[in-house]
Amino acid sequence: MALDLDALNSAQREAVLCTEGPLLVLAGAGSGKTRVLTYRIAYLMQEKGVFPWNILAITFTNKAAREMRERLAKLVGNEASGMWVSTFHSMCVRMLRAHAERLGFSRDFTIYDDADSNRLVKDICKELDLDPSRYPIKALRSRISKAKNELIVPGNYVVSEHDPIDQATKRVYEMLQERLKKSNAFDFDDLLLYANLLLKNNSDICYAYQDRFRYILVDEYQDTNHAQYTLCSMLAARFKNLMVVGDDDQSIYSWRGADIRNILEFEHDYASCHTVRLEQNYRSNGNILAAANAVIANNTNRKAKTLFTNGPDGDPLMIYAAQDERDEGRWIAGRIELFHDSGISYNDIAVFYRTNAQSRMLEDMFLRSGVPYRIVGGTRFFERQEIMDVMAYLCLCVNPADDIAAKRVINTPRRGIGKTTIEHIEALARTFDISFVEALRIAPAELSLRAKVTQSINDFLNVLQVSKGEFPNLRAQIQAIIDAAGIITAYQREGTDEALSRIDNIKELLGVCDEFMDTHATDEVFFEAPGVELSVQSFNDDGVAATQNVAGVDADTMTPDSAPVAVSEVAPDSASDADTPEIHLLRSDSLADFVEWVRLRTDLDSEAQGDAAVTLMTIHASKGLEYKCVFVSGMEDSIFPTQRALFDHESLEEERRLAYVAITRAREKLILTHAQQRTLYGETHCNPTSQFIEEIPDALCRMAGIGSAGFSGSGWEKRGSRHGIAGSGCEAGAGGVFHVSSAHGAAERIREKAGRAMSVQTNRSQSKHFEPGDRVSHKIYGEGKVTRVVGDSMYVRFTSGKLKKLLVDFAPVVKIS
DNA sequence: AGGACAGACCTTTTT
DNA sequence: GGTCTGTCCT
Repeated sequence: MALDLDALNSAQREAVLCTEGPLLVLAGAGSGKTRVLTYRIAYLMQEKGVFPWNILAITFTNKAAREMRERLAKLVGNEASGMWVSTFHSMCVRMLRAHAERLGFSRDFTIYDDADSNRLVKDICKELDLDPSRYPIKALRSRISKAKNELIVPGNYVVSEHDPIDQATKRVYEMLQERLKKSNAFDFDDLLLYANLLLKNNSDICYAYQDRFRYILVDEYQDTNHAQYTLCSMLAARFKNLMVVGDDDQSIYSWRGADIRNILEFEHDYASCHTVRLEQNYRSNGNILAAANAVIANNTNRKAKTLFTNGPDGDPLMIYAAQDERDEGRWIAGRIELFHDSGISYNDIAVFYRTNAQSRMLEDMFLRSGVPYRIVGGTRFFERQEIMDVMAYLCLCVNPADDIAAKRVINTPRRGIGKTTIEHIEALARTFDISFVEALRIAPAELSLRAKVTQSINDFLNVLQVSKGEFPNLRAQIQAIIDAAGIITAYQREGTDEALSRIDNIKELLGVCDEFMDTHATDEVFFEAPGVELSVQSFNDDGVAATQNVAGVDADTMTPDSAPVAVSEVAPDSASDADTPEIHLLRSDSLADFVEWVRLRTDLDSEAQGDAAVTLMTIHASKGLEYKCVFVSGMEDSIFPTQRALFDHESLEEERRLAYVAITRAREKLILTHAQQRTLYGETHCNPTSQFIEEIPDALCRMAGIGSAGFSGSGWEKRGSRHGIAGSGCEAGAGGVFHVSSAHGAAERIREKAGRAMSVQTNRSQSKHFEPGDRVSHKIYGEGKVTRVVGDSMYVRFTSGKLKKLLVDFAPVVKIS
C-alpha cells in the first residue's frame, strides 16, 4: 500500500517529511494532527525503512492510543505491530516491570489508584497523629503529588521554614514511599517518577531504551508535566528524533501539573528544532472558528496561531439567556428536540458544562422532556464501590503484600471482622514487620481470636487459595475469586435494587475481562521485535553499593543499590532465556496483567454506544472530541470562568483556553447559554454573562431570546418534583401552554411569585392520568390526541401526523380541554 | 460491629 | 442542595 501524501496539505506534509531531528508541531484544533502523526509513522516505516520497534508513540489516554493504533492499522496494516503505541503511564509500567528489581520492587508490583493512595496517606496521618483539620489530607497529597511530578524525592524535599504543613508533608511523603514499597506498589505519580529514576540511575538501561526508541512521537505535548518531559528528553537524548505535537491554546491541565512551558520552550530546549504550524481547520464552520479565534486572542502567553477554514461560515452562534438553571436545562432540551426534528441525530449533539454539579439539572430536565442522554464522566465505572471491591480482591490475589487492598475487603462482604480486630492485626503486622495478609495467618493463634472470627479469616484467606487453582481461562479464575469471596451471594441476600444493580456491574466487569482476553489474545505478542530484545543482566544480585547519584536526585532515598550491569542485544532465539528479563507484555490469561490493564484505564472507554443519545460532559472531558452540534451551558462569570479565576491572570487564561476547547468542538452549530440567576451549593446568585461571551464579536451571534417565566408555561416540568416552587414558571391558566411572556419587570416578578405558589396547587391537583381520546398538548410536537395507553407510556397522534410513544410521567405533555 | 445522624465538603481529574 | 465521611450510640 503506497502512502498518498497528496491527501495532506502542505503544512501537514512538511511535518510528515521532517523525520530527522527535533520537531515541534503546533496543531490547532481540528487541524488533523492525528493524521499527521499516523502518516509520519507510516512514512518512517515505508519510505525510510525504520523498523516499527524503533518507534515510540506516546499519548495521554488509552483511548487515544487505541485510536492511533487503529488508524495506523488502516494505513499500513499489521506492519506496525512491533511498535510501542502507549500512554506515558503504561510505557512506564512496561519499563518498571522489566527492571523492578533494580528499584527494589518485585515485578508483580501493583498499581495504586487514587483511592488507594488516599487511604494510605490517611492511615499514615492517623499514625503520625496529625490533626486532619490542620493538615488536610488533600493538601498533603497535592504537595506530594507535585513533588513527584517535579521528580523531588523525599530526601530532597525542601521544607520552607515557617510552613508546618510542609514539614508534615515531608514526613508523610517519606512514610508513604516506605509503605508503598513495602506493599510492592506504585501510585500513578510513582510510575513516572520511578521510570525517571530507573533511567537516570541506570545508564545501561537508559542507553538500551535510547537505542531502541530511535524515533519518538509525543501527542498532546502541552499537557506534559516535568516528569514526562524529562522522560522524553532522556529517551530522545541520543538520536534527538523527537517529534512533539500539541496546542498551547488547548492546555487545560496545569492544575494537574502540566507545564505549559514544555511546549512554549521546546524551541529553546532544542536549538536545532524545526517548527510546523497546522492552522487549517477541517472541523468547524467559519463563524465558530472566528469566535474561537476572537476569544483565544485575548490570551497573552501563547504561540500566535490563527486558524482558518475553507469551509462555509455556517449559522451564527446562538446565545440564550435563561432565567435560571432550570429554565436553561428546559430550553436546551427543547432546542435539542427541534434539532432532532430537523433530522439531527441525538448522537451528533453534546452539552458541556464547567463542573459536574451542573449536570444534575440538565439531566433532570432531559428526563422530563424525554431527551435521551448519556453522561460521560461522573462516577466512573471503576470507581464504583463494588468494582473497587472486586478489584481489591484481584489485586490481593496477585500481590498479597497489598495491605490497602487487604484492609479494604477483609470485611467485605460482612464477615464480622470489625475495626478493633483489624487494628489488632495491623499492630501484629507492624510488630513482626510482615504484611497484613501474613499477619492474618498468625492472628488466630497470636491474638487468641474467637472461633467465629478465626473462621472468617480462614474464609478470607481461602479466596487467595482459590485464586491459585487451575482454570480454563482468566474469566473463570476471576469468577472463582468473586464466588469464593461471596460478594455476589451477599448482594443477592440483600436483594435491594441497588444491590442487584451492583451485581450487574460486577457482571459488566466480567465483560471487561472478556474484552481484555479478546484484545490481548494475539496482537501484543508481536510487540517485541526479534533481534533488538532489550535485555539486562545483573552481574551482582547482592547489589554492590554502587549507588549513582545522577542529576541531583538522591538515589539513596528511593532507589536502592544499583549494581553494575551489562546490556546485551540478544538474538531472537535466545530471547526467552529464563534469566533474561523481557519487556513486559500483557498476556490474555494473566490475572496480574488484567489488573494492571484495568488500573491504567479510567473508564469503560469501550462503552457500548447503544441507542442514539445526547452526550453530557464537562468541557475537560470533551477535549479531542467533536460534535455537529454543541451546547455550552453555564456561561456566567464565576461559573465559567470559575470564581477562583476571576482575579488571577494565569488561571483566567487557562479558563479561556477551556472556552477555546469548548468552542472548537462544534462543527456546525454552537449554542451558548447562561442563566441570570443560578443556585449552587444551596445559594442563589445572579452572575453576569461570561466575559468569554462578551469576547465574541456580536456579528457572529444571534440572541435566541431571553428566558422568561412564560416559556415554561404548562407546569409539566414540575410534576413529581420536590422543587416545584423553585421553578421559574408562572402558571397555566394564563392561556396557551407555550405562551411567551413579556420582559421581566418588577411588577411581573411579583405576579410571578404569586403564580408560583399557585402553580404548586395546580400541579398537585392536576391529574397525571391520560385516556385514549384525550386531547393533549406537547411542548415540542404541539397538539394531539391520545390513541392508546399502555402502563406508564402512551401513544399520541399529533396534528402533524406523527405518532409518538411518550412516557406519561416524563413527557412534556399536558391535557387540554 | 454496624447502623443512624450530624458535619464538612464542594472546579476541572487524560493515568 | 446533595453527598460522603466520621463519630456516636446501641
